[in-house]
Amino acid sequence: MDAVVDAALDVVAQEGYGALTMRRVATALETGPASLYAHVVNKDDLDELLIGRLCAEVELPEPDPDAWREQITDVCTQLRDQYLRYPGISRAALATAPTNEDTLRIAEGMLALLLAGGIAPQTAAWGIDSLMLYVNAYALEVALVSRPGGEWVVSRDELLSRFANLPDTFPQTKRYAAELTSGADHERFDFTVALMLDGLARR
Amino acid sequence: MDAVVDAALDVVAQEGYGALTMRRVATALETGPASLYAHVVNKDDLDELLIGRLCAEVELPEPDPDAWREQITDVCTQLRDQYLRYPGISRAALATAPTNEDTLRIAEGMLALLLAGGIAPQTAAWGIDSLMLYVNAYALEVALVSRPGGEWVVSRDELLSRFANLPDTFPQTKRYAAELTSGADHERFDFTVALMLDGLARR
DNA sequence: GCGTCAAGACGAACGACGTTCGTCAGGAAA
DNA sequence: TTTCCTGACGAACGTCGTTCGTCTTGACGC
Repeated sequence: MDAVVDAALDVVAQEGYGALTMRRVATALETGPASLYAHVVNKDDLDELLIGRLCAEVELPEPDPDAWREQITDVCTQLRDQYLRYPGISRAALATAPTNEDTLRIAEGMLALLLAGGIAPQTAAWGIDSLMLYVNAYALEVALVSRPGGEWVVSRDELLSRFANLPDTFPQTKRYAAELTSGADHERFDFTVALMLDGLARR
Repeated sequence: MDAVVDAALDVVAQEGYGALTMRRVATALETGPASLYAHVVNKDDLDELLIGRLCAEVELPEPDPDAWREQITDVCTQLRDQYLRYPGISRAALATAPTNEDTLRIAEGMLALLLAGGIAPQTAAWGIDSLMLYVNAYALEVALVSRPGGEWVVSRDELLSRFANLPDTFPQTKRYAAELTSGADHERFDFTVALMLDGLARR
């Protein structure tokens, strides 16, 4: 069963989640699709196992009340990078139940960090929910934008000129096209996480 | 072509996005699947048209500098409710390019609201991105959790007892199970949007 | 050493999906 | 009336997840 998960992760890492089919995993294992069902009940089940494996990789730091912001940010970043290593897999992560044990482990760790930071329990609980959901969505968006075979992965320049050619019913978009298209690497990610942590800290 | 979009939206509203297939739309139109391709180039294209139609429904308020928070919240809520009317459709929304004209219209409107509220352009631009991404992800999660597929839609009570039976390696989760499982209706949504707006306002 | 039998592996097939192709109908143009 | 073009559509292809019945294999009792 671990072999199936290993093979599936390899496929996702190299060809993206869209290429993850039972048949593809089977051929990677040099067998037929039917054989997989001895180790995995479903494709949904396989998806959940993948997410579990992935979540198990993130390291949870020992809570330090003076560094809770950095620590939470670190966990979010770890999670994001795990998702990005397996492009598109966050689609499965969004579909899988958050009562999954490995997912809960991360939630537990993040909860401990926020509580150590002095955040009220209710605020912390909802904050974790928001953060994990955002990380998930961010990873999915990045994967979708930079993935598909074609070339609709527009460069920033093309995006800028497209915004410039918009009708005049889009005044703000045209004026602030530079701001809207800025944000290389994961600047937007860092920005949003910091935004949420700010909000949490003030409550 | 509008007829195709209408039929597709009906299908999604009544049976969920998972049931949206070319064949299903075709039978709703009392024809065969091949006929749809005269009006729609792709299923992806159909998805994009659906999102466009949906986005066109949200009303953008005239910016009022004294009420920007309420106005932004209102737009987010409208968008959320549109998504929830068509369960699961946010999956398509996440996949579709954000350069879609109808999507841009909403971004333009939200940008105007934030700018009127005195938010710095760069902050506003990224803030919009975060907000729309979160709204999308939230709607998708809600749709997935309240799926028709059987009874893994656990009640809060069941969730509570499940948390209580967790091993002792989950101390915080067990202690704060009440907080973690609370949040009826869209309390969590309101919480998170307010969280982000707080952060935006302080920058 | 031999026979038995459970458990895993697998070929073949099913139904559903998105999509394409060749044909066909029906009205506009000549 | 004849021609031609543009939509509509039946049939089919290739791929997907999944199932079923058969086969292989290796441990165990005698």
